[in-house]
Amino acid sequence: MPDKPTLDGIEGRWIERWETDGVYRFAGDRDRSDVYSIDTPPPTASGSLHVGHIFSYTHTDTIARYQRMRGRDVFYPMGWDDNGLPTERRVENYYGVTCDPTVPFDPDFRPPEDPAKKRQDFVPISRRNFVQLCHILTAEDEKVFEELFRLVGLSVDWTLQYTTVSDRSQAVCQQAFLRNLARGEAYSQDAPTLWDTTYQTAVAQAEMEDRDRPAAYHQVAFHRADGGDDVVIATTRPELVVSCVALVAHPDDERYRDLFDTTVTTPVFGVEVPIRAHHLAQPDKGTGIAMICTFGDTTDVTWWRELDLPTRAVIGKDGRFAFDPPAWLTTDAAREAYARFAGKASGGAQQVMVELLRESGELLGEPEKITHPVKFYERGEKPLEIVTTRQWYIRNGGRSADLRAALIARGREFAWHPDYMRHRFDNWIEGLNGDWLVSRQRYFGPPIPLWYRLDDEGRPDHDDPIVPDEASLPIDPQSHVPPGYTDDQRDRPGGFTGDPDVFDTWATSSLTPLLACGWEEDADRFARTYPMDLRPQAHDIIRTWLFSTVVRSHFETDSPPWTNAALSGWILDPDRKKMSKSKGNVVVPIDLLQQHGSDAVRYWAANGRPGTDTAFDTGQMKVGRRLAIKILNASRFALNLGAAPEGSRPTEALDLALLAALAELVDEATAAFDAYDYARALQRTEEFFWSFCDDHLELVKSRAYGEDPGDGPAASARATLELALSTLLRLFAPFLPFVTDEVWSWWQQGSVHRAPWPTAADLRGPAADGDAQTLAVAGWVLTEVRRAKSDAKVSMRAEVTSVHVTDTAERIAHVEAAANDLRDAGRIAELTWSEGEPAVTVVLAEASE
RNA sequence: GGGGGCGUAGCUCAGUUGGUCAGAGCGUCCGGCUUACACCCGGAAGGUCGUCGGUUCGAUUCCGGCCGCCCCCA
Repeated sequence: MPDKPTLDGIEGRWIERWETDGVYRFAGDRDRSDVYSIDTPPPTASGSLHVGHIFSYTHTDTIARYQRMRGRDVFYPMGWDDNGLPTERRVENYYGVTCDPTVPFDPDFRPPEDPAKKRQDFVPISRRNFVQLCHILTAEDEKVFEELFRLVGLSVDWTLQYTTVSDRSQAVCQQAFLRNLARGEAYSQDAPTLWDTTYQTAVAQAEMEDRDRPAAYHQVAFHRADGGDDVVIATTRPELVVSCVALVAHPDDERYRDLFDTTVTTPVFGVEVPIRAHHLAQPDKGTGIAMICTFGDTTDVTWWRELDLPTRAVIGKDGRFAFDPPAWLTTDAAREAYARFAGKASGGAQQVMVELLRESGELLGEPEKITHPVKFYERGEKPLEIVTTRQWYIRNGGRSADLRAALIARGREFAWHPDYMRHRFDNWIEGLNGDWLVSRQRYFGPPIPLWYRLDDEGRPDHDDPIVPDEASLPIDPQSHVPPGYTDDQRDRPGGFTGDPDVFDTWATSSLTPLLACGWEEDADRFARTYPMDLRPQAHDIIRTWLFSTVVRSHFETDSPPWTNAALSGWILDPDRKKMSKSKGNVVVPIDLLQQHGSDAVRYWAANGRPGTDTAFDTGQMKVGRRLAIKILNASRFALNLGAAPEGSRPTEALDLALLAALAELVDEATAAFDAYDYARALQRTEEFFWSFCDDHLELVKSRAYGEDPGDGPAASARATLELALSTLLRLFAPFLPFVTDEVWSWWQQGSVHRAPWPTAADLRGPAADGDAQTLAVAGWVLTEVRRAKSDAKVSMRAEVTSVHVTDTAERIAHVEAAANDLRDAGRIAELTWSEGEPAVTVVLAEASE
């Protein structure tokens, strides 16, 4: 035991020791019921870890440590989510390159020494070279992440790391997909799709978000065939008039009822379109009648589908209007008008279209400026367009009420912490409007493992793809040749072509329980770990990660993926804003950990209750640090009083009272942990510990100093302190792993993190007939004595001539039981008591200089 | 528009089945070098528990309206 204990350097020491001793190693030889398995969120490997990671991963770690101490074999892997667009972006910007699949592979490729800053200056490189760079950079990033998480003290079994882009992950991703395909749960379809024109890829509903953007209502006149008054619509996208396939109003809207099923001609282009009725038309929006274009937004898609309208798409994958005039423009005037904005993106096309409308007099009044929600890809910078493309989908209930109901039912088969987060899951499922689009026109991800036969004219047969053997996975259809073909038949009529797309990140992430538990790879491990016990994650990805994981497990294992889901909140800055890089208010975790110490930062994190947003508060970290130091000092003090002689037992009333109170604390902390309320367990333990130091330790220290042969008051004090300290350290261990193991090592064998979680029974035996009230009443008297000294502005060492306590008979009995300790702690010469109203009368001795 | 969460001392929050529940920590103020800890110890001040009603013998705690903040979805 050191003379002057300190927290300095404590992290490095214990991180190394834990690793050497394999304290957190998963044994893997226990039955499922003795295992606690955790579906750790694999952090996105691109970019950096932030305070929010420290926060939420600490929550999980406290639970992992608790379960380990409860005797479970804890399966606590760490994954890194390194596939997908975020990594591509980071690689592009880091090396100044872009992926161009048409560029041939360069085996000697070296990234530019001085990477270009601007995107247009980036060097185009082959897909294979690009993917290599992705692997190199993510490997570096993952090393840094691991160091940080180790420093935080996560009790992860680092031998269980996985990455989402490894061969194993790709194989699992492809295998699960092929099984979906075989069972009819996956299909491809040529259909209108949300499309990000910047990234040139389709995106899923779950990745879409609304952002408010300025726009303007343009009043545009359509002309009735019968020569009646023009029909005026209000649109924010007049450039889409060329794509107009119908007008639509609400069936109950009397203004337009007579026009239903008549036709009008479009302005500028003179194309004849019908007027239709549909309940999604909003009478109070604009003029109450809208144009349906293919496609302006998702409502257009609904109308197009439900009203069985033709397709007149003009915007391409690059977000620009097609160069060639569309076939449905039959007059020269129409084609000339179109030519004026052909090849332009929407913004430029809109300007031209407005000019055209003004020239023709079909724009009524001035555009009215508004702000309205526009759909964006969550990582995108430009509004999504809707483009018709062939994509792969996995059924998720978006087109099946039965499947929706089944998935909602799955959500009731596991516990949510907090429970109300379940609503977001239900709401999301109920609001789905299509199946899950999993194909992406990107490069760094598991390829879609399919080939298509080409007919004699080189057209692919998408309806009957060629599938690989499961044993051959993972495969890349761009380089691997399907069974029964040779490579020279690739992309030749009568031959085959490989699917060019990759899976979305979530298609792999949704499989983390299967991946981590060894699905189809290690049946033994799978049986011991799946379904997992806990999915910890942030609440903002319920609709993506949580939901998609439930979908995949539903299909693959006909079970929920876990028995518990714990949702963590946000970290808010002092202005109650979410901390994020874009707001420039992030704090670098490594600095925090070094400045305050890991235990202190963990203390702050562990005070954040499940699901609750928490303010970033260095003040709480300072409190945590003080607590850790207090544990050091109080432990050293208590242990330095001397070991209790062999066989000595707690006998004094105050000691028994402490143990009785401690038993209650253990019950409370255990119940809190079992309910995933680690924060309560911490708060109760901390509260107890502080009063243990301030009152109990003060009350017994004189007695404990004393000498006795082995069965007297001093031995009672020492035996009690040892038991109390051992218990408190174990209760603190999940939160403050460093300082508790440090202190534990002073006088115990092994790591506190492998010590058994305390039980009330362990304490109630020694506590015998002890009554926690004795300690409470003694504490009250002590406080009153201290108050008197404070009021008199004298030292706590000041002598007290006499104290007289009046209270109920029952409480007086407690005073009597603790009288000797009270006299010593308060320096009270004469302590007396009698029944009466609760009061403590203190007579201080004359001040002696 | 639909769903959800939250409004308790200056700040961050706890209040588990409605009756010592009006609390903790931080901050503030006043004291104290008390041989475990000055990275400490002791004490004090501070709130009509957002607001208006209802249920009840009694509500911060249950119900409803309103106000305000936040999140998810449309």
